[in-house]
Amino acid sequence: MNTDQLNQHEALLVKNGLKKTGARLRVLDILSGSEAAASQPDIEHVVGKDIDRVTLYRILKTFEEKGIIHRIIDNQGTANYAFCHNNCSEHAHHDEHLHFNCVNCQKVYCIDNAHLPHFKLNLPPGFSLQQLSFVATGRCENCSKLTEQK
Amino acid sequence: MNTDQLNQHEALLVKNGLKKTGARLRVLDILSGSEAAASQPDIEHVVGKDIDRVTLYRILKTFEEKGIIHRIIDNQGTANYAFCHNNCSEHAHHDEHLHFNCVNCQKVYCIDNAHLPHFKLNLPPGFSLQQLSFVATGRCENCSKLTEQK
DNA sequence: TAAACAATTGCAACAAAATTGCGTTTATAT
DNA sequence: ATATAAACGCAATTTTGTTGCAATTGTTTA
Ligand SMILES: [Mn+2]
Ligand SMILES: [Mn+2]
Ligand SMILES: [Zn+2]
Ligand SMILES: [Zn+2]
Repeated sequence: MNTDQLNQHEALLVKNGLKKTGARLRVLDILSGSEAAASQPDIEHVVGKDIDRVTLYRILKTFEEKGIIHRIIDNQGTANYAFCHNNCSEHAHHDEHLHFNCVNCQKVYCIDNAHLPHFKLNLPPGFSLQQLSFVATGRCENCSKLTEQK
Repeated sequence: MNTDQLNQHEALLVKNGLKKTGARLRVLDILSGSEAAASQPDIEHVVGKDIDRVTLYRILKTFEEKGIIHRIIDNQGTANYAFCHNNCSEHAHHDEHLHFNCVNCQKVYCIDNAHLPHFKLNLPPGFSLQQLSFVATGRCENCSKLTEQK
């Protein structure tokens, strides 16, 4: 609904050589509007019949390949999607921040300022490291509140 | 096929109050025989029609609940299973080791002796931590060899 | 050793998640 | 305005996982 944001999203599509379509802008809008990563089922539920299931899958895949969003698999194996903050591109993702997966609501939060340590991993011979990811589990802010109230 | 191992597996079932059945022993045998974690599709493929799909799911679920095996979701969202080494039980899992997910063959390796650092995570207010897991991605030993040869 | 009984399994049906092929529509460049 | 590749919608299929129920089986006990 926000015009500034709409222009921003349109620019994002153009920058990545993607056509400006209603479906794509809709997905970008949904992702913008949620504090946590959006799960595939959630997105699908929100858009309803406005966007065909297959189209949605293709949009998410394209966005991921272009480095616009990144996919986070939660503890149940469900795909969640969030905007990339860093300089991710078609060639490589650089989303090396903490992901927090709530055990209660299952939401996945991207946490940028939990400063993660740098250290040497002691891998077995022959194993070469490309990326190390950190996944925290616990209760998110909302769900912690709910527990207190009981 | 190994008699020692068979007895060991039977004892494991008895210890956990589970009946000794062919299907369960078969699953334990498969898990024993693979250096990496076994994916659900792999196991299903290996057992073929010997074990009904539903039975397999139930066996894996039971084993996980009893603390016999733990589930690792890989980067594609596929469930992988491996024996628990530590003192996991019906009540809690303690599989806090590194998981290595190969980008080429997708296999998941449990790596016990990659000493992971202890440190304080800086979580946003209201977020409470239960567990932190480390997932490395890269090429496993086998797949590294394959690349060299080309 | 035979009966008893709960645990385990197999089958059928269903649901959700994801993919493929193909014909049609549409955004954009010329 | 037109051409064209990109994007989309629809149908069909595959994979993954679940539920209910009846039949079977492992173990306990008499
Ligand atoms: Mn993230
Ligand atoms: Mn493990
Ligand atoms: Zn939560
Ligand atoms: Zn590999």
